[in-house]
Parts: sequence; structure tokens; C-alpha cells
Amino acid sequence: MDKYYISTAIAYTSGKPHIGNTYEVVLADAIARYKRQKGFDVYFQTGTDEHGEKIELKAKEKGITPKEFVDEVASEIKRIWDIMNTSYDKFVRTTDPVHERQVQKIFKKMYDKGDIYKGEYKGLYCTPCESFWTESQLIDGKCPDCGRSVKEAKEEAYFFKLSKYQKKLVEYYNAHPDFIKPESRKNEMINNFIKPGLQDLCVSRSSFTWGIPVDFNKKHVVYVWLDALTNYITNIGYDVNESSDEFLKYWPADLHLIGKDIIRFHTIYWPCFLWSLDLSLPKQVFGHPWLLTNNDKIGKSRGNAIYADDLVDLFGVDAVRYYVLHEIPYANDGNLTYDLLIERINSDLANVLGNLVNRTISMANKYFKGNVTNKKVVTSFDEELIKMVNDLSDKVDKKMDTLEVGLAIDEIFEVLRRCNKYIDETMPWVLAKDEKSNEKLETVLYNLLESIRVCATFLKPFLPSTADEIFNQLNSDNKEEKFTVDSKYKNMNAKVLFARIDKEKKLEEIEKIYN
RNA sequence: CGCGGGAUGGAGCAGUUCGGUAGCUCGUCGGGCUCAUAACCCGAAGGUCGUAGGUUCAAAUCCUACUCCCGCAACCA
Repeated sequence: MDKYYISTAIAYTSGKPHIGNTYEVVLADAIARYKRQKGFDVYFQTGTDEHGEKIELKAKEKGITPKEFVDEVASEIKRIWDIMNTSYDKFVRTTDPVHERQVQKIFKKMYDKGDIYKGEYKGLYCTPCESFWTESQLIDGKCPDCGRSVKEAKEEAYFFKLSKYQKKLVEYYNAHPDFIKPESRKNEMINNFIKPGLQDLCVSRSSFTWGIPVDFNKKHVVYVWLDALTNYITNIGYDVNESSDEFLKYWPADLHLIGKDIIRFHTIYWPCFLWSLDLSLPKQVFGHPWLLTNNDKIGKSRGNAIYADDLVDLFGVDAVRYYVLHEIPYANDGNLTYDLLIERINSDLANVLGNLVNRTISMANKYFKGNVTNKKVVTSFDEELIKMVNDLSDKVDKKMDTLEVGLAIDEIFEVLRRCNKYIDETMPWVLAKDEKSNEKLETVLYNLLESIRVCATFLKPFLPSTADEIFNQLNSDNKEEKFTVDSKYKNMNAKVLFARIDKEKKLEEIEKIYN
């Protein structure tokens, strides 16, 4: 059985994640579930990134220790991941002692190898703020924080020899066209960073203490990105001397799913770190777009933060999953508003899917007391429907192979729409009026039930609980991805899957809650 | 002239590789049907495909210039 290792970026524990941050783990979950269904031995890892100066400061503000602070935020993040019904195999934390120990060993190994060396960090220093700034960060040549003048200063620091791997990186990009997706991100990396020449990376900090100490020089803590990136290997049992069987089995990762803002770290620093450890590179890094609200970046400071758990309370988990998975295109940012969300739920989930399931089972119960088998009376409308159902597998696979999840979902809904049309074409209520067309009617309903069953099978990675509810209503556990001719349907019960939402009323309700 | 992506009916997108009647989903309007969640099915309106030139029998699609939007621009996770 082939393995498939997928990861999300680990979430930075500076605060509660909004729906935009949550989108990533849902996307990863959909892919992981899809791969499992395809028979892969999937390992899906997510978690939290918990070190750094920002967190040290936040904790200080709250008057608690950094560890107390990150414990709280990490559990909140995990809670939200769980609310979203994500099927991660491991939730990792960079404050895990096993990870911390391995990071120290990795740092030491790189140092011994000569890839990390002690040098001097030179920069523009603002003494009152105790901060280094780059030329570009300065405002009118002054400290952007306090507006006072800065001076040249230097301090001891460790550097990683990125420059050593520059040539290898370009060669690797060229030899592996699928390494960075989407394509345009690769160009950004090459033009902005690699072409001008990679400079060695400062991988230690001594201005704050909330981090993993460099074990042979305790004045320094390991740079957060070296700490964070290595989570992908330390948590599956990497060890500089003897890695676990699990590591040997799952590494290299098949897919690092990350936000487009951190592509640089995953496609430049991370490959170089891995090479330094003589490890192979992940097969693909996909920098997904962002989710916006009212076409604006989501952020607490902007006052437009929307949280996944609130949305789930209002609309249910699968509706939220559906929206983010379907509406965020492959390369461009997606937009989320309550208005658009409600429209999607009503038109796709309630009308096309929910109503189809409901009307079909209702007819089966009304005309055949819920017992339907295939009477194989062929009507002229059957062929096209059944062909569509049987083609679905290839179509969904094709879209999923390129991570176009929204389009994969579209393929399924295409078939559901065809089912609704099939009902109008065959007019079961007319067939029901004549005893002679009884077997024809039963065949029509069989075709519908079977088509719905196949669609539910494909929907499962995206809408897990809805798919289960459909199987439950159909009283079937047949997960065959093709139209089967000899199923027996009995004891079905029709319940509303997604209630239509009264948009005006719902918006008023939301208005009341948040204002 | 730092690099790159984009601009298509009210909304969101496809089509641009290899020029040839502008397509999909949603919304709007009209009709049909009644199994169903005012749902479903059919039909219609609505676009000089960012602007201005050029090449061509023919351009959303190729070329040139310009406008606007967005991403990236290294030690900030």
C-alpha cells in the first residue's frame, strides 16, 4: 500500500485562528480523506508553532508565562480543528520536549558539518527599543517603533550557509517542475531571492529567550523557522543518528500544504536545511490562496475577523467546509461573506443536494414503501445518467490530482443536477398513476438511489457527516464508486439534510449577535 | 523602467497553449411541473471580453503602448 504524508503549516500560537487560518486544515483534511478512500496509507500532520519573541511579549502582556500562554492557545486551536471535523493523525507542538531535543541535535549536526557558523549580526539598532531593523523597515531613516535614530550595531549570532546551496536549489526547481505550486510562486522565489543571490540566514536569536536554547551556547535560542520547519521530520521520528521506522516509511512528505505567505520558508530555507541533514525533499509544496471577507484581508486588527466555530454554530460544520473548499479557487484568493455563504448553502446544499435526496427517498417510500430493487426496465433517459455516474470517478481523480478541490466538488454536483433533471424527464408521478408502468417506475427510482449513493461516496472526503447521513437515510453501506445493478434498498427514511435559510432573517440574527 | 499574476454580462469563474458563431454556476424575469426544502425542469433578458492602436478575411485569444488591482521584494512566523 502506498503511503501519503500530508501536512499543514503549524499554526502560530499568537491568538485564536480565524476562518482563513482554519481553511488550510480543512483543505488538508479533504485531501487526506480522499487519499485514504483511495487506499493510501495516509499520515496527516498538523499542529502549532509556539516559540518566538511575539509570543513572549503577548504572554508578558497577559501576565502569564509563555508556556501558559501557548498551552491555552494551542488547546483552542486544536478545539477548532476538531470542530471542523478534521481527521489529522497527529497534532504536534513545537514545545514538545522530544521535538525540542531533536532541534538541538539538528542544530548541532549542522554546526559540526560547517553549515552553521558563528558570525556577527550587523544591523541598524535602536537602543531604547532594543531592536534591530533593516534599511527598508526604517521610516524616514528612524526607528519605526519610536521614531528615534538608529545606529550601526553588531552582535554574536549563528548563520546558516544558504549560499552554499543556491546552485543546487535552482537545479532542483528545474528538475522538479511540480515542487512549487502554483507555478507563479516559483517565479517569485527565483526572481526575488535566488537570482539576487542567497545570503546566509541568521538562525539564532539572543534578544529574547522563549525558544529552544542552542545547547552548546545557551545565550542563544534557535531561530523560530528552523524550529518550526523541522516539525515535519522530528514528529515522525527523525533522529540525527538513528531515525525510526515510521520516519523511514513516511519521509519524504508528499505534500506540504501552506499559505502563500510562507512559501519562501518552505521552498528555500527548508530544502537547504534538509540537504544539510542529507535528507530528501518533500515532493510538493502548495501555497494556497487566502480567504478574504468582503474582499479584504481577514484580521483581528481590522475588526472583520470571522471564526470557524462561530460559523459552525450558525450554519453547521459541513456547510462551512463546503463553502471554503468550493469557493476558494486554485490560485486566486477567495471571498467569504455571510451573504455569499447563505446563497451557496441554499442553492447547492439545500436545493440541489438536500432536496434531491429528500424527494427521491420520499417517492421510494410513497410508491414502494421504501423497498426498491432494480427491475431493469430501461428508459431512454437512463443511459446518459448512468454514464455520468460511472465517469465521475475519473473526473474527480483528475481534479484532485492537481489539488483543484473546488472543481472536484463541482463534478459531483454536476451529477446531482443531472439527477434532478432525470426526475423531470421520467416523471415518476405520472408513472405512478398507471399500474402497468410500475416496474419502470421502480427502475427509475433505483437509478436515482444508486446515483445518489455514488455521489455520497465521492462527497465523503469533503462533507463527511453529510455523506454518512445520506448513507444512513439510504440505509446502505455500499461504498462502491461505480453504479451497481443489484443493490437492494429498504427501510429508508427521508430527513431534511440542509434546511433552506431565510437570508434576511439569518442576517438579522447575525447582526444581533455581533453588535 | 525591480519581479510576477490579474482585468470576461449584477456576483463568482471557464475560455487565451494551436486566432474562426463568448460558456458555466448563482442572481433577475417568463413558462412548466407537483415527488420534494416557495424546491425541481425549460426558456429569456443581460457582455463593444480594462483602454487605445496594430497584424489578419477573421482577435477575449497574437503584437505595441497605457490604466487599474493584487502578490513578492530576506532575517517580520
